[in-house]
Amino acid sequence: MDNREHPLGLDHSLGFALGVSYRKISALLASRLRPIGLTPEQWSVLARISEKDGQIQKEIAERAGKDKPTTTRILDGLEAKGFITRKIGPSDRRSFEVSLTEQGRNAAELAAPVERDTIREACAGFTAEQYRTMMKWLDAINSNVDRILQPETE
Amino acid sequence: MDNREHPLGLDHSLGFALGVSYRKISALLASRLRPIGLTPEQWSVLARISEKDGQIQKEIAERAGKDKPTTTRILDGLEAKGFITRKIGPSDRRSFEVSLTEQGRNAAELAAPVERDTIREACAGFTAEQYRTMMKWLDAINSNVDRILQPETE
DNA sequence: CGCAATTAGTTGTTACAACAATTATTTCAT
DNA sequence: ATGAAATAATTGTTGTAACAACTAATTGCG
Repeated sequence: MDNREHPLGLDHSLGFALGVSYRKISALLASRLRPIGLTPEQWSVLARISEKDGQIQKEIAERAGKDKPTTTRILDGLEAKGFITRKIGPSDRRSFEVSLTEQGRNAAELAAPVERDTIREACAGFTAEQYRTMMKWLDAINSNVDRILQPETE
Repeated sequence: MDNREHPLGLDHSLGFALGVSYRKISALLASRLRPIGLTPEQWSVLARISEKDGQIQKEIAERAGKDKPTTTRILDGLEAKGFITRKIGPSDRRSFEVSLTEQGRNAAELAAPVERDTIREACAGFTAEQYRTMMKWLDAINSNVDRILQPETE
């Protein structure tokens, strides 16, 4: 991006703005998912599990955009509520295969439209095209950051 | 936004994508601010304080996009590190006026370019125009969510 | 004036997130 | 086949966030 364009108080910081929007949407979603017994982050993990049964935690973590410790603790919560079960991996005893319970499947079916509607309302006034562009830009940011972190860590 | 356009696995959830991007940028920023002794959120508050001396906590909270309890605790951290001082409000003894210490000013001067550069790198490939559009859209989302929450809470 | 409602800030609780360190298992290179 | 390196998951610690409940000071209405 060109340099001298945004003078930069934090009013102009995308990182900051991203955080504010994320927190606002999360708070709204949290209030609506509470009756189902899910937090937004538990839902984001549960949704991944419901897409494919028997994934191991590492896979779930990657697909949910969370690190392994965070995933472990979210799964602990989901297991405590009876939404998932863990089964020792048959081919690799270090891993756990995660499955939905009947209750978990019910919760996921209730939660999906709640999230969909909430996002729609939050994006009122956006065209579908703008929505897609936004998603594409967020992806580009993710790739940029991944690329920066990669060589730094090596 | 039009309804039937994004089939919606979580791959298509803006809320989710926002969270992933926010966390990635935060993590990168955290690693670079650590030598200065600041976390990203501490920096977001310190930046607001450095914009105007003597604000009370309520003002700072609003401008930083955080609630009062969170602001209290971030200020606790900044005070413990010697970056700010709190002084009882002369006209209202319930409030505290917050000021930077010399150390706090130094930290802010170090942190500002670190954040600016980090955001620039994260937005590599964006035109200034696209950057502004993105900010505008995030603002629109914030307004939408605020509008939804307002009547619900009343 | 006087007391109820409001406001500024704090504290408690629960839930996430990042990082580091640890355990248990598996893989690989000799 | 064996010991070092890698891998899956967990635990510990610190920091952030939302919500509710609380204290203390201030405002404003009757």
